[in-house]
Amino acid sequence: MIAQVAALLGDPARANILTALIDGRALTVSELARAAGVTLQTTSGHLAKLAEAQLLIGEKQGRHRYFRLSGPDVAQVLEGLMGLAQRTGAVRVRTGPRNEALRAARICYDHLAGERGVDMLTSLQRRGFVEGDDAMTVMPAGRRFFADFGIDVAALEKGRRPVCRACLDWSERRSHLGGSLGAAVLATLIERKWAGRNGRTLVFSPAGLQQFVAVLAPPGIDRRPAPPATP
Amino acid sequence: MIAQVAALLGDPARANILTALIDGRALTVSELARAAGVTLQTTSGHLAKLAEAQLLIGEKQGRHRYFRLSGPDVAQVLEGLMGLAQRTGAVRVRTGPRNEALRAARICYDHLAGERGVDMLTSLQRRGFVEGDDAMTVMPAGRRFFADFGIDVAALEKGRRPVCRACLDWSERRSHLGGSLGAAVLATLIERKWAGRNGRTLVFSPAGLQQFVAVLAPPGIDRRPAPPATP
DNA sequence: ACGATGCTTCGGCTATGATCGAAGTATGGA
DNA sequence: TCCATACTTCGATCATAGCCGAAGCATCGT
Repeated sequence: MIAQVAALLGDPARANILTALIDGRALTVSELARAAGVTLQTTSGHLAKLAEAQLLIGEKQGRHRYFRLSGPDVAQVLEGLMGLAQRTGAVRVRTGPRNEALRAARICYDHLAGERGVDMLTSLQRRGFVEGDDAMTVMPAGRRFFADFGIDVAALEKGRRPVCRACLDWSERRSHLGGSLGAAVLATLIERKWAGRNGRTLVFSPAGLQQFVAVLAPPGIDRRPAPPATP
Repeated sequence: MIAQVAALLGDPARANILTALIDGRALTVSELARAAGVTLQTTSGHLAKLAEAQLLIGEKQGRHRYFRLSGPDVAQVLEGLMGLAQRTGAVRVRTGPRNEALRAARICYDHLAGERGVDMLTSLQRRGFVEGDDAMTVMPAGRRFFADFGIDVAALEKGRRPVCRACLDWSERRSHLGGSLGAAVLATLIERKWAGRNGRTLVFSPAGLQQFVAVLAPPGIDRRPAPPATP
């Protein structure tokens, strides 16, 4: 029964909780209460329902209780809903620096999304590292490229998770790179301190952005305007 | 605001309406009222809301009013929600011939889903016609194959819609073939009368199933059990 | 042991919205 | 023209569930 699940996502407080968790991190009940804009006890009730429906997984650590999404499929449905919401115009056009940073680079479950994510995938495709417009495969040249970058694609293929998955970007209406390869790229970005996470948004350092653009997303002959520098 | 859209899908009556339309056909208000299990006037109200949110599109034809999904993205979100609902065990395990036929072969917006759909994609991949496990590209051999079958892949590529898209199957938990190529295959199946639509389920004729298996989904060395004959 | 912090449970208030009966509008056919 | 069918609008009813205050449990630090 799909309505049962959808009703869970249909409450504003719960929707806020879920979108706060869409970057794959685990947050405490208090943090989620603040994100949702309701009191602690109300949040507790919501979390119980979401966990019972197995959309979230809760873990106790000391006197905190951490919640995270139960899997990438939940995040994918959430992004799908964002796409529908945007299409209808039911989206709040809240302009401002916060929203702008979010559009520039953010974290979708565990991989890079936003303008930077879309730019990177576009560049990877144009250089023949991955093939397919909407659906994709890593090509031999791509394997070499990622090996140079420090990612072993063959190792990723041993895992159960799809390596290279196109994930529709709700703000850009184009795909960015998901799957275990997308996750590995993001992990590397953070490990090398090219960028740091600030909640759901990803903030590049000036030098890091330069490196990122040079290595992963060099601008090319695409018809789209060249990506503006991050504010 | 994602909650607004999700709340629309969260009402049982509306969820029934949407799942009734998931095969991409247009149905009248009366037909949808029967599918939803509520009265005509209640249905009318629901449809007004769904149309206002642009999840549905309504067309007047004489004294009937036909409604259909506004696009494949709506169907994709619905299938995603079905996947989540199934995972939680919130799914009614209604065994019976009707459900069985649905699992065997059904229509997902405008392409083939269910066991047949998954079998077909598996076979296409094994024969090297499309590449990628979760993400896919049509290979040159695939172009020749589909040309023989009567589908011009190059022509499909002129359209704006993705040609070859992996679509997660809620009943099989594996992907089937979506995109304009998937739609073209289904259209051909029906045109050649290998199968006919009965609501959302797709019913193969005995001869049609034989042709389908021989041409599009020859069984191979996959470890999964061979597909049973359609009841 | 004690208090402070983090979270959960309970009870009652309230608002939202789903539903249907009844009446109204449009289209088609006789 | 008149009726039947298909659908929409209105109004009233009723149930669901979100919300918070208050009180209860659990864990940590001192």
